[in-house]
Amino acid sequence: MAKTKRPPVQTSSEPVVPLFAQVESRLREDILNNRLPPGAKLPSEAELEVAFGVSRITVRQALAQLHKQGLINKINGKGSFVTRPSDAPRLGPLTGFYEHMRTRGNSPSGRTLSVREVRASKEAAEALQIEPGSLLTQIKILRSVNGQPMAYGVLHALPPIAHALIQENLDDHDVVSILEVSLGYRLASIQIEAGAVAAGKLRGRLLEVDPATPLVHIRFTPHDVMGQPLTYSDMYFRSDRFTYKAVVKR
Amino acid sequence: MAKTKRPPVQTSSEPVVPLFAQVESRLREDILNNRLPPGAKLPSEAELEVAFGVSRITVRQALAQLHKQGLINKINGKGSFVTRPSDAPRLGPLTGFYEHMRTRGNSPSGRTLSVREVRASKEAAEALQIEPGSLLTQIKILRSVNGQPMAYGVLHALPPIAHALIQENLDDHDVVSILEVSLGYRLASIQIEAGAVAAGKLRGRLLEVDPATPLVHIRFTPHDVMGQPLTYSDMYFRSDRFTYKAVVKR
DNA sequence: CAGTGGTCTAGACCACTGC
DNA sequence: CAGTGGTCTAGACCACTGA
Repeated sequence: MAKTKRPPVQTSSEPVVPLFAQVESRLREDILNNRLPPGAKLPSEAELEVAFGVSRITVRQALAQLHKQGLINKINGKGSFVTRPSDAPRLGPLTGFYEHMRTRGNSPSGRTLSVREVRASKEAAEALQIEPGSLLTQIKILRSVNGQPMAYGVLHALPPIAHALIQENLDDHDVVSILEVSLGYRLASIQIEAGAVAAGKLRGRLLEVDPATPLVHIRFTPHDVMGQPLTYSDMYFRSDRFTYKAVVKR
Repeated sequence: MAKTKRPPVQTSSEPVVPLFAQVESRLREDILNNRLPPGAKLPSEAELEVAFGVSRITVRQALAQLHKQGLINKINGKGSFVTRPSDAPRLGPLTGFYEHMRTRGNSPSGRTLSVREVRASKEAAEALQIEPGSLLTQIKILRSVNGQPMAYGVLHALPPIAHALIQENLDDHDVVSILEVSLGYRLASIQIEAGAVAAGKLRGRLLEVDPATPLVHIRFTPHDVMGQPLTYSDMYFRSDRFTYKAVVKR
């Protein structure tokens, strides 16, 4: 006996949620709430075993899920630790513009050009999974490196997220870093879409290039571990100085 | 007893290869060899258990690895099946150019412009993890849709791979599809690098656009499940008709 | 040395598929 | 109904970490 019974975690009537999924989501909550802050050591598998009243294999299955999502990493002989966003597996070699530049010994900077409330366009609404016409905050930014303008971007996000981003010094950090490090979001994936356009008058003036210069146009939509899209950005890069790199996995 | 002994799969002295990894790689071999062709049903977990002389949990761990690599998929109540490359999880929404176009009701076509042997450039050598100056086969291709030229590409690969690609009708299929479907490679990831360039004379003439037209330049390096790079391609797309989409995951 | 995660076993009940 | 994968248990030995 002991295995025909089933009341250890299952409070009472919850339908068919596997035990490991329950353990997983309780741990995930603790992590996302910062009750288990980045870098913190999780209880050992043996402790979790008794805490949740499940077997070790079940604990390990839950931990494996969290590991796959990049929320924790496991070190043999030491324990499991909440991932610091900065040492999470990279979302492709270039997630953040600033990070990319800094590793090359450059000094990136940014300038917020404008912030205003707009109605969601069809594209933005689709990307953010909201109704077209919903209220969004639009932020226009110019990114420079060593004093030379490099990229021009238009970001759309729900007002609370956008305002949180602005609070966190959007001029000195890239969006992805702020979302992860400062706002505590856990990014699972980023949808990208790449094209090429001529700079045109506006972008040409801002980026100090001829209007005919080709620019890389990249649309970014980062999604968190729950599959929720967070922001929608159109970035235009001077392609003479910049290539976007990423790794597409199965 | 029965667990203190350790001679079931371990032939004799192999150092510390976990059992599940041995099961995994033997199954992977069978799949990659086409001894277990796409769509084939794997032996049931119970059968594998006795075949390899290991416990079910070990079998499942091996299968989980293969599943994660996209080599098999498991259907409850039916069994585990070798993935048909076409129903493997997509490598991003747009892996293949042709596939992309066909789903839009267009009829893509291609024309091989030239094939020759060249010495590996620094970039190609790095991407393909070989020595610079090694012999590579270079293939230039023009891709059209509905009779309109859309993309121009230069592919580099080791001669055996390149010649296999040519044999398989490079004009009517994209590289990724041929690698997976016809040549049986299992792709795990694709490195991409996106930029923008002016078409220039040569590409402008081939793509029937003005030399000043911006083109999307995308470098593709597909890698198989063993981490081996297979080809290195520079593709130039007419950006008025095309955007490259992908999902970057952790 | 103790603590931790990594691997493994033997055996069990369940839900789903298809006859 | 039998066959299959999904989940779970209790208990075990190992390799690695760090005191």
